[in-house]
Amino acid sequence: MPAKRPPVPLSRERIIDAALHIADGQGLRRLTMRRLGDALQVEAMAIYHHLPRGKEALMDALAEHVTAIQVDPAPTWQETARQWCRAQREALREHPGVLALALTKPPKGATAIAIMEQTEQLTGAGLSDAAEAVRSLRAFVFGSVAVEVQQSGWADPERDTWTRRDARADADFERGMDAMLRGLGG
Amino acid sequence: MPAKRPPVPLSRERIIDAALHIADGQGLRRLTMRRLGDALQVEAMAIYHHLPRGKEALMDALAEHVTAIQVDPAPTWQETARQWCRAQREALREHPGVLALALTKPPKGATAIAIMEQTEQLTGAGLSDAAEAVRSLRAFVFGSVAVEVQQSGWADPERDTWTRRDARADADFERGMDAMLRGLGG
DNA sequence: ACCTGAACACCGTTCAAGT
DNA sequence: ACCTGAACACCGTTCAAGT
Repeated sequence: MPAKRPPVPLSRERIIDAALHIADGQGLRRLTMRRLGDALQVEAMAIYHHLPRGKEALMDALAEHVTAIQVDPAPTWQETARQWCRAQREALREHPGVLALALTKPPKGATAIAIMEQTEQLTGAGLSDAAEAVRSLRAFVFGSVAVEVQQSGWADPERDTWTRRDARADADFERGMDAMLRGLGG
Repeated sequence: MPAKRPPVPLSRERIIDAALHIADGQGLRRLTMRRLGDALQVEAMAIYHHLPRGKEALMDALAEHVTAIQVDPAPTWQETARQWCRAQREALREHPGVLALALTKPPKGATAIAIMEQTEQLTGAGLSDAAEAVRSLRAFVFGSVAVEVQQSGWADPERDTWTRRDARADADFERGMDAMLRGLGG
């Protein structure tokens, strides 16, 4: 018969994964330290050992998780930008529960670093005002995902199907992205 | 000597104004029913008489307040769209404390009505796919304001001044808006 | 009709204590 | 080093009661 396994030790990563699961499944308002402790089979107070600033640190970490996006440089700055936009959109769509944090928390830590790296990437690829381009790309992706997710929670008068709305969002995104890249070409 | 004036009666409007003041001044997390009651010189429980669904209803009302934007129709659909974008941006910038709600709550009530009216306005002005245009305009404004407000809370390595960042945001917005309107022209 | 007081279940966080 | 238990101040909400 199986011996009682020693419990997997708590870690920052496990905490964040569990928190994302709760936020995405039940909403950010139901993500509490106590519920998070339950999900991890631990008393809530144990979390403070790994996230000393408590819930504030947790919220920051969740925002960073969906927002510190890096991609490999592609042959052209346009293609690099495209890859980044798609990756950032995917990350946000996968975790709608923390979208509010991702869109409003000021960039810190890994996110701030990712932004700087992306700016250098685009500058290196020959784009003149890369800082402005990064701001525009971020605004485009954030806005697109915001209205897409908003709409998915809407009592739709036209009763769109799930797959149809999904396909339309994809097409809108690709088209908007290409238009924006043309605009940035300057 | 002045007689003790009878207290101004509570109302939905006064509650929302006070709530916006707290959220903008101290952040959404510090907006509690009890603090809101204090600001209104009333016990927290009195609020439930005017907002029966309690805090949930309050949050909905705050999102609606900055998001149910209507403008008068202008000679061209482009000019109508421009007016709407500017008005929506102003409303969001004035109340950064509820931006997270505005960007993530699904449109309901007055907001849903405003969206429908705007769609009809643009359709009436000759735009073929007005529903898609409205989605694009909303995405553009939401994204722009999100990164602008995010940046204003950032420890900026280049130490931009307040007025300079403001001017740049205005210019970015106008330029992006015009590019988008050209793109929607079909 | 409008507001209060007391009560309840829940929350974030601290700190001393356990192993 | 890592986790627990008890405690504290605060929170949202209900309900009976006051005027």
